[in-house]
Amino acid sequence: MQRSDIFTNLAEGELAQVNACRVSIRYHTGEVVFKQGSPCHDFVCITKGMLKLYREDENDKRIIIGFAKPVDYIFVPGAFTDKRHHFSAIACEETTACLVGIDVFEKLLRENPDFASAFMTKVSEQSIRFIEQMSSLVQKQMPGRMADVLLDLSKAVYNSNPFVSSLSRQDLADMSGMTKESAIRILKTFRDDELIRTEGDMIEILNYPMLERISRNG
Amino acid sequence: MQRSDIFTNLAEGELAQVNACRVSIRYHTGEVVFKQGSPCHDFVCITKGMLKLYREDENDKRIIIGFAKPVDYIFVPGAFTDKRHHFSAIACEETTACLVGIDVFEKLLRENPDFASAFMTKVSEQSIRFIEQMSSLVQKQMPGRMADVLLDLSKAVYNSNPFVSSLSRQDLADMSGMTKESAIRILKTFRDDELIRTEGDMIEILNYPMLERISRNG
DNA sequence: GCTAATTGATGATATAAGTCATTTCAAAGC
DNA sequence: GCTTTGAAATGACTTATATCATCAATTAGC
Repeated sequence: MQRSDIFTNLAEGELAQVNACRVSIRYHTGEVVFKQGSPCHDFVCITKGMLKLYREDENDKRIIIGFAKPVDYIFVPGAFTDKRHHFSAIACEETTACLVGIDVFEKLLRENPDFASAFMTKVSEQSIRFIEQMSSLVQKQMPGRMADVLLDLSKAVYNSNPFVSSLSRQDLADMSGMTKESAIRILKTFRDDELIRTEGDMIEILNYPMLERISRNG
Repeated sequence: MQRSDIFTNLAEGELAQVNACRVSIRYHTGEVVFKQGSPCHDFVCITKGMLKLYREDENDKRIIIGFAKPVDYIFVPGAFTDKRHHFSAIACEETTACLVGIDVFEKLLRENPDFASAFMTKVSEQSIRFIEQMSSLVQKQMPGRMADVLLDLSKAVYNSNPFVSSLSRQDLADMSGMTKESAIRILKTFRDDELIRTEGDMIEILNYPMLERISRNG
């Protein structure tokens, strides 16, 4: 069984505690793992597949704030504050997740400084990602935002090029803060300019340097 | 001397450790406390005045991601990752800040679980704020975004209404992701509709419910 | 006290991006 | 097999927002 690298900091006994109470659950594509606003009881760790993390407002507009894949656990900030979820998680592939009660998790954080320290690092990395995403979404216009999304998918999410993605155009739009139609149009200009190639669910970045230039120029 | 409430979790001896190494520095309005990209050596705690936290991109476009005031300490996510600052901090009033080396701070986090736990709560709250700010900036149009900014200033930053703010129209624009001209125009419509009143550096919210409706409707 | 520099305010215009309508295409159901 | 459904693609049109230019009002410098 795969496990997130922060668990390497746990002693045998501590790991046993986690294993004793953890629950492994399988989700089908499209199934909701937790919903924004609902009470949070568990930490979620992905062992197979992928989750889409998103926030939605009153008008059903969505923004995708990230993904969780093996072997990420999802940092649930509500667990340390109001015990509510502040974003939703939905399976975008066949996914297996491992749930650990937040009380058990918090106990380990208190008892094992190495574990806590590794956790702080993960949380910090996510904070940095949030800041960078916010900066991209607010300061750049559509081509720059889409370039950021494609580069992020290739470099950070799928770690490959080309990559096969189950994400729809709507998802790409929700990641880059634009409408589905605009996302399609931008992708077409990228295709026409031979920056990318698409074939079904596959996307290949043909011209990294140019995409990065578009990202920089906004 | 004021201190952040997370320090109430420290024992006498631990507080003494902090006091032994901490440095108190005064900044004039407009002075830079730290700069995005620079190495981070210290945790910063504000004892007087206010800091503006912002991120800038290659094109000198700014986005204000928050403020730090007494008695906040600034969560510096780079401290736990690449030891670099990922945003800049600038004094927007006469400000006194207290610097504590990150090694001392991290030692306390490891040794005192209550302190670490309080810290995690603060970090989580900031993460939630980031998500909410991102959602506002991406999903709402100008009136909704400006409403969010004004409500946030009144409720979370200055904790008063009316409030006197040293922020320029450009700052309000940088908070709400629009140009200075647009910010001025939106404020004018709010004034014309008697939602707010402005007089010099003072802003008063006259119609909370309506502003909140504008915020909700985007 | 006067000049220079900055900030706020406003109008005219340009452009980025959203909305709406339509079509194509592929997958799912009967 | 055909029909239905949903996603992708595309064009026409509208609207939100940025840009540019100008001017007033305030603040800073000499």
